[in-house]
Amino acid sequence: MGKRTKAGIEPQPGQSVSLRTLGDYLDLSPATISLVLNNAPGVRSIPQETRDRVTEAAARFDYRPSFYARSLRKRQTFSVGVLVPDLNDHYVTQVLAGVEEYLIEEGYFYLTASHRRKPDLLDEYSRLLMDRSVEGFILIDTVLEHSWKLPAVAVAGHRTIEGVTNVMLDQRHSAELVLRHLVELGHKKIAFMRGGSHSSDADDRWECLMAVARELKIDVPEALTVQLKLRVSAPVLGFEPARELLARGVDFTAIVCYNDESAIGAIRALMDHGLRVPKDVSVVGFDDIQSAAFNNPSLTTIRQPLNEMGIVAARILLQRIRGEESGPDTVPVQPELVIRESTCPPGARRAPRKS
Amino acid sequence: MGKRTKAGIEPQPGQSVSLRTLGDYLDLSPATISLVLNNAPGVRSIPQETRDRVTEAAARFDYRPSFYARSLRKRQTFSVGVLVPDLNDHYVTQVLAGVEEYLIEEGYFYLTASHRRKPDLLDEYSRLLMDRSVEGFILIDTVLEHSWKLPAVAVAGHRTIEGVTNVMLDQRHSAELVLRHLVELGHKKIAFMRGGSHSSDADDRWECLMAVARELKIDVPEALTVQLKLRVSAPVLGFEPARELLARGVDFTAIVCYNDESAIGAIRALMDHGLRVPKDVSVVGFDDIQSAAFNNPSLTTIRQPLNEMGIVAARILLQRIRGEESGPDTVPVQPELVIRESTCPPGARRAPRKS
DNA sequence: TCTGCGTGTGAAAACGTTTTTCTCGTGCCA
DNA sequence: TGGCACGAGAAAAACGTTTTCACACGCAGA
Repeated sequence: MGKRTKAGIEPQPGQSVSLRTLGDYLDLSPATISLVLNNAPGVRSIPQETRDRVTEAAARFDYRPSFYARSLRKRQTFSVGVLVPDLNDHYVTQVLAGVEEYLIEEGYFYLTASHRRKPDLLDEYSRLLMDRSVEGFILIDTVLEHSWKLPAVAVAGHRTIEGVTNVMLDQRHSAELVLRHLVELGHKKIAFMRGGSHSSDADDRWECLMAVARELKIDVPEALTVQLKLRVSAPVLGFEPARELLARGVDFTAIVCYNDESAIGAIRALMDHGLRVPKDVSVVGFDDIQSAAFNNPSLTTIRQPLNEMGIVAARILLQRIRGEESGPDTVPVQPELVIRESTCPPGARRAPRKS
Repeated sequence: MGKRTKAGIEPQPGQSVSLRTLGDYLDLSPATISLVLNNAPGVRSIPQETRDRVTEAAARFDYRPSFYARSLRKRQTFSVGVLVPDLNDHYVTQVLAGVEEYLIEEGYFYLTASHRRKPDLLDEYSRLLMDRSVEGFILIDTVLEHSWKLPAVAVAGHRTIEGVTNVMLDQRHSAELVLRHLVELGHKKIAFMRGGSHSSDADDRWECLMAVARELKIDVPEALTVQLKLRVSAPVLGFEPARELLARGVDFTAIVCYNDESAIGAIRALMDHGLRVPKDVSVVGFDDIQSAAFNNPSLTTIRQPLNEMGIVAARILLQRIRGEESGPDTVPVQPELVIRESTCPPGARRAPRKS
């Protein structure tokens, strides 16, 4: 009955089914089938019966459009690139989990690359990802040098870069929460651990802490500050700096660490030195990573809503990709002070083992 | 001088440069350019001078081939799918880091999805990834129900599935290392924590531990075994089970935990109960996650070479994708006993606070 | 009867590659 | 002089979509 000779040919089980094979079977053109399956405008003029035949056949042969062919034609890939310093990092993976959650919901996937905080790797990977036509970038805890050709959203990027939206903790508020807590407990001699400049929000956090310290009339002598040097994400990060601090022999009753990892390392160093935490020294961290609650002692810390930050970053990125209005350049998220065992009022101290 | 009218047209700065625009500029066909740029066989017949013109122009206009067009034509995507239970998991991310390292080196990228140990999500995501034409799968700590249409490699999959290569710890050897260590220290009453059946190597590990216990004549009464229930990756995992064990009031001087996360939780429970670790109870874990070394006390554990396992998995997957011989169905990796603070000879015990 | 319009569909172009086949000289040899 | 190999490159087909345009048909209104 059909006009075409090959009407009714069933797609072979072996071959993948395309619009063409489907068309041969249904005696329709690929165009018509595409129209129906995508519910494109213009499908109105196709009678319901034909539509049913099409959808039924598509289901029967489990038709799956070729993503690559579609991307080529539509010039959209529904993929974004995610650049992270390292995957073995609680901070990164918690944000990443949020990013993933939102992206998959919206039909996007992401390609990940770890640049290990090396600018040349960052450049290289961002090029590789652009070659794969990602539509935008999410940068987690990554220091940016220059602006980006594609839409980009940074989570905890410390610098304002043209065209890069920044989702970051309200550092000022965090500093207030931490220092007020220590002051209320009665601490006067507070040591500080400053993050390495390769970490993206280290400087900003530092400035806010110092500003709030001034306001609260907390004295911060040079001898009570120490800077992180390692580029790793592990407790060692804070271990050595804490030892350095202890070696100076200057008294302190509390220490504000750069993050939870370094706080755990610092506690380790304090205990090795014969000091009790929190009895002799109170310790606070930042981030509230998972092991913060189960460290011994459990950590008082500033919680960053990391999962939510990932979701927010992904949402803003998709908005920018779609050309919608995406709001301001910096999106602050609010910290929360989580009080656990590692802080208490300053108590009796034993003398450090060595000066 | 050219035969074609449009010879010498420079690609506009705005538009993306393709083989066509390049061809218009050079007065050559796209085919020729493709030949030269890919060094395809058949390029021999093209004079060096032309080749130079082509490569020079490609460099000058920063020509970047469209990955999607190429994939469509070559039917290769240089992408693999990675399915994981959860990104907030040391085990997963360490393996993933190894996977990434090898893949990027080989020109591949990967798409990640977290199935949260739900079989329906696993199914859905694997379909989504196949729709994106991944060439194969890597499954980390994931329980498989059925075989796969594409090449797949599991890291720590506990079951042998047709066509899925399994990279896993030599559980038998691990069990020997752990139990010999405890026996040599003098422990007789050893408690055991068994992993939940949703975790991929739980059953296998359990059987090996029991087998070796029999060989070493270690008695394992029912009352000294407890099973994990939660599906999370956090110390809580081991906290409740340890409390359950303590509540039974049966004596033990050591406990073999399912992994490091649960060991950290168990230590917490033991300490809450007034017991000292390792003085009263020695604790061993599995995995050697990053916080194992910096826990207090630091953990004696079985190290899995997670990063290497990721690399091995990625290598085998690419071999299988390329159709090369990929070796046996199960690839064992050797464990290493890492002795730290959480184990010591059994000492004086205090009575538990409650029976 | 002519014009116009809605309906249902197909044809074709386009996305940017890769790869195979074709063409068109030209010089060489029998 | 015919044939052949070869050099240099063009042309075309293909990958699987999406989208625009064209066409044929029937019917209604002027």
